[in-house]
Amino acid sequence: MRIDERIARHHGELSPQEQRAAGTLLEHLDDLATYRAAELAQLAGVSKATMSRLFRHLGFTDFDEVREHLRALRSAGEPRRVDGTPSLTAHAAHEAETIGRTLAQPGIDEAAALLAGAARVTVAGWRNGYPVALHLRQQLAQVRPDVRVAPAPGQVMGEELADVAAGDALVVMGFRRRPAGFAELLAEAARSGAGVVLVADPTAARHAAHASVWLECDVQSRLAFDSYAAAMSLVSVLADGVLARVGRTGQQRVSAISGAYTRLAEVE
Amino acid sequence: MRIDERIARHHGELSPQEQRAAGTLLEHLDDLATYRAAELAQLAGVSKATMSRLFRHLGFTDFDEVREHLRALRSAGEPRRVDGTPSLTAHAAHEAETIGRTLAQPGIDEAAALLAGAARVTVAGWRNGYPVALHLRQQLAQVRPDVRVAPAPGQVMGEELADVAAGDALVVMGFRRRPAGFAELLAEAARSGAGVVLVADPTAARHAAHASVWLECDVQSRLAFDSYAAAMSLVSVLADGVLARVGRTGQQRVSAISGAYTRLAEVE
DNA sequence: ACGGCACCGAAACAGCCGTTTCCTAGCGTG
DNA sequence: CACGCTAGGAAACGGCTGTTTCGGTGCCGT
Repeated sequence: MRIDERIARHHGELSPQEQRAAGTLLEHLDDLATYRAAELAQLAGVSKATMSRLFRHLGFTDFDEVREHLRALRSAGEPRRVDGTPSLTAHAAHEAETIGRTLAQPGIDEAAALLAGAARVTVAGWRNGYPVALHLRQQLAQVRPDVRVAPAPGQVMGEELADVAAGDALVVMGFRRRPAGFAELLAEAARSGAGVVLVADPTAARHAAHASVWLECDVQSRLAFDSYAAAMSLVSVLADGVLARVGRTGQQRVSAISGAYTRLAEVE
Repeated sequence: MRIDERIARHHGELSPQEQRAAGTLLEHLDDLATYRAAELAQLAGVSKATMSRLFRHLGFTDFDEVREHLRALRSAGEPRRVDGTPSLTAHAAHEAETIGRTLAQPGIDEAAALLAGAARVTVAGWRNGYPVALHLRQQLAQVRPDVRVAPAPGQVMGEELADVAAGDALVVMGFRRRPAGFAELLAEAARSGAGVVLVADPTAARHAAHASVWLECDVQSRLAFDSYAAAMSLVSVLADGVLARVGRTGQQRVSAISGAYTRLAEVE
């Protein structure tokens, strides 16, 4: 039983001061775990002793048990049962928040400018980052020439990046589970003089210094698998930003490609 | 400056153990405030002393200051810049709504059951749908065997699907700009007796009847380019649903793969 | 080989934490 | 008023926290 339910159930049996304390707990239900018991007591205006007694009355043996309980709630979110609807709602909300945070970054403009102005663009990605890289390449290719993805299937990264030079741009998808040698690759790229855009989750913070721009993009989700929704959203925004910068030329390119498709009847 | 930014900025000056500790902090960025410094030290496998020094190096005077900082972040939540980003905010909101609608579909459970129970799974995608297909394959491969993506590069679709049979499952990414012959392909697949999951935007409505399950997934956005954020979110939810169904076997598979990675030092 | 240096954990340490004990205030009852 | 009883805070207490000190270790440059 969750702590708020416990409070509701036992509310009648609690002494006045305990009720006051319980009320304060409810007000801070979302960030309860970040407080110490003494702080909560002070916040509620009761003594530490009373707060301690309250936890006991609610069926916890310890304040540590309360902490543990709260942390478990945070990671679980919801009981994950076959009727997945409630947890899915939470998951969707989490996705929305992640996207909002990702798209609010000031670095996006800078990155778009870099990609619009570069002579050539290489997009690199591995594992889960590879589909994202592929997608970015496809979108960028609609608005500007000379965009390629690396590593090509079965290719080693080193050779691919050998000819990246000053004036080029490199986008690196650095989501967690990065390949060995990732840091070296980034350093090498920086040394070449190319602009480097690092798209990565917070665990890549250590690599950020070696990139021209770091676009933070979380992949953690409430489920067992990471979600790359924010990453894909970022791709569309980036591509849009590049389009805005290359202007008419790019727009023509879009319609030229589109026209070619229709003529060839490749697509419906 | 936020703590993850501080870590990124100072990462170079940190000692090896401090970097390890910092990495652990980043992994728990969202529930950092709920831990005590000693717990974090243990989690990271460093001494309390090192953790203490790390905080100092990051510009905090105290662990208490770190806690305070984190709590401030939590309450801050949304207030963001107002200048150039209003349209991006609207875009983000639109994404959120699309994701919410996509994940609310009842067909997801049905699709997950299909994918969990199939003898083999083939994921098909073209153009913008191809990265999504690739991603789904990668995630599904973590929880069940015999998952492949089609068409393989340079391959024509027909041959690829020739051996799809009853008892198999086929996931088709049918976002707009579908290749010619899409309808025939779907019909063919249905005739083979395999379960067909069609993941597609509303413009594919006329194909829905030929699939066992239609998962509607909009790609339209406020920008010039379509966004596949909802599609990727759907992938993570699908993979999670399949994992829940195959149960222990799948979980073992996940950890086995994860273990293999660590052993081979392929990833960091 | 040597000293200098940076790193880092063990241990010392002061202080605060949360629990428990103890005791007073307040109240109903006889 | 005396008594019993409960509520609740002050303070005692043991334990653990986070910081600092200290010494061992490994790696340079000389």
